[in-house]
Amino acid sequence: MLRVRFAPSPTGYLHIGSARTFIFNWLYARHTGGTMILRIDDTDVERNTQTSLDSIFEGLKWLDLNWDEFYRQSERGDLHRKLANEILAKGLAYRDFTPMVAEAEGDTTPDATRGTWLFNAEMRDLPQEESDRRAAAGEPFVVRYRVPRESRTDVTFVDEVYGPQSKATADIEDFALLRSSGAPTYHMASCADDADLRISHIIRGQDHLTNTFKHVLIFEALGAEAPKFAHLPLLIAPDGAKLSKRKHGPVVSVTTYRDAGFLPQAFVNFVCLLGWSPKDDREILTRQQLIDIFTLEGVNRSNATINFSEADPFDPKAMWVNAENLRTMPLDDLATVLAPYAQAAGFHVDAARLRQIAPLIQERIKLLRDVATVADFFFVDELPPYDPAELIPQKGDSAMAHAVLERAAEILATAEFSHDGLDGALRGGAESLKIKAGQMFQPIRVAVCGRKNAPPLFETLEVLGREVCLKRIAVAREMLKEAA
RNA sequence: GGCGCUAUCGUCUAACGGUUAGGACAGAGCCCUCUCAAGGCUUAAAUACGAGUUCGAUUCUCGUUAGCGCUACCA
Repeated sequence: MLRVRFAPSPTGYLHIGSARTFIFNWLYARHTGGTMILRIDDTDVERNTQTSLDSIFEGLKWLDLNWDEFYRQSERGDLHRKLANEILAKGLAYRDFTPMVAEAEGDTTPDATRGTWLFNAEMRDLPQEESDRRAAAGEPFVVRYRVPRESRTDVTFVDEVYGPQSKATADIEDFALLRSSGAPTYHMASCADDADLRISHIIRGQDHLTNTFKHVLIFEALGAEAPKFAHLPLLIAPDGAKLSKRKHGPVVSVTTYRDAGFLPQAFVNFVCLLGWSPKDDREILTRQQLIDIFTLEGVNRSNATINFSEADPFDPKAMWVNAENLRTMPLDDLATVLAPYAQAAGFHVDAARLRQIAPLIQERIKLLRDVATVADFFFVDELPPYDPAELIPQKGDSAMAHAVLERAAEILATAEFSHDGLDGALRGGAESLKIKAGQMFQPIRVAVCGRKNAPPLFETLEVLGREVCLKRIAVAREMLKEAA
């Protein structure tokens, strides 16, 4: 039975890299009919926050990603300690009584001068009796794995993505299993749980690739068969650094994408294209298609840069994927999903009206929040101020603008407010004024929308309605007069 | 510093030794058009460097360089 897990530590908000890790696990589980497990790795009590936990749930909920089993590491400490002590009892680990080094924030030893630390010989070779005696006396200690450097030369495993991996035992330090507080370290807790939960595939970020040698050692000590490992290339920022909440800010947070108006499906789609390829040239894929074609073979090995900047917080390709999804969306759905964003923009939201507007902006927005800037004139009572010069058509003058608006007011007072009715009437108006249709339309568009760039005119007028159109044209005529 | 991983257009990627090195986004141009979009067409743009293996290397091997990761009683 295939079992995979996503095991975030709640120390910051859910960021895009974590989300991708969840998604790949989830896709793999759903593809194979396996079990998806969410496990909160909250062994670091100091850094865990409820806010962070909420952010993880919030993000996953938005993405509509579910799981079949749920665990919290902090509730499984007994198991971790028990298994760690078994390893100790087997003699595969030992107590290290070296006092904790006071590690002040600023004065960590420079990496270059630290050298390679493997173990403290006195502690590794401490006689059993003395170790027991000091422990019994209450002296604090950490439990360290006794990396076997004499009995074997290297640790190996086969990564499903990176292939055969090998590391010399001489390069692996005696890492800790239990802290002096008795709390398990990440390595211990993670492996104990993976073994206990019978995880069959560990799919996680490549930053764990070298940790895996340690984990293989722990599984061995546990007498458990190691799961299969698949490491994912990292998502990095344009500056080349690993994506970090601290350094890159909210642009890497999943909720930022939600708030900007990405569709969950588009987000998933985009993120899947980072570090994985379907191998044909398809880019826009539905969730079901992703489930159907996702394989670990499709995962590649080099880090992927997410192309964002302060000015442009979202990768242009992500924007495109979102826009594509928006454009193919049923209009009823689009109207529904637009509502909260219109509301957030301060518009009075009416479902029926949104449904009318939806087709006019569908192929003009990249993000749902664009409704605020693209469709504002449908909602406001009074247009924000604009330059009356905008009312003057191409190759025309102020007089032409006057004439157009005057004629438009006449026409719109009686015209049938349908696409075809307005089309005929307004084109007729242009003809009677002996000007081009475009010259006729622009002043009207500006008068009614407050700007030159807007959705097609007839549909726009239709949605706005006669009364509003006439009122705005009257205002525009006043502005023109004043400007002159 | 040690160890590990990686290296194809600006970005995401395709090409399991033989291709004019393909696609997509972003860019440029043209077309369509009532503006803006959308759409169509065209265009520019890459195998990090150096050896080796081979009839033939993007592809295999080695080295160099660069980037990233790990090197905590963080995860």
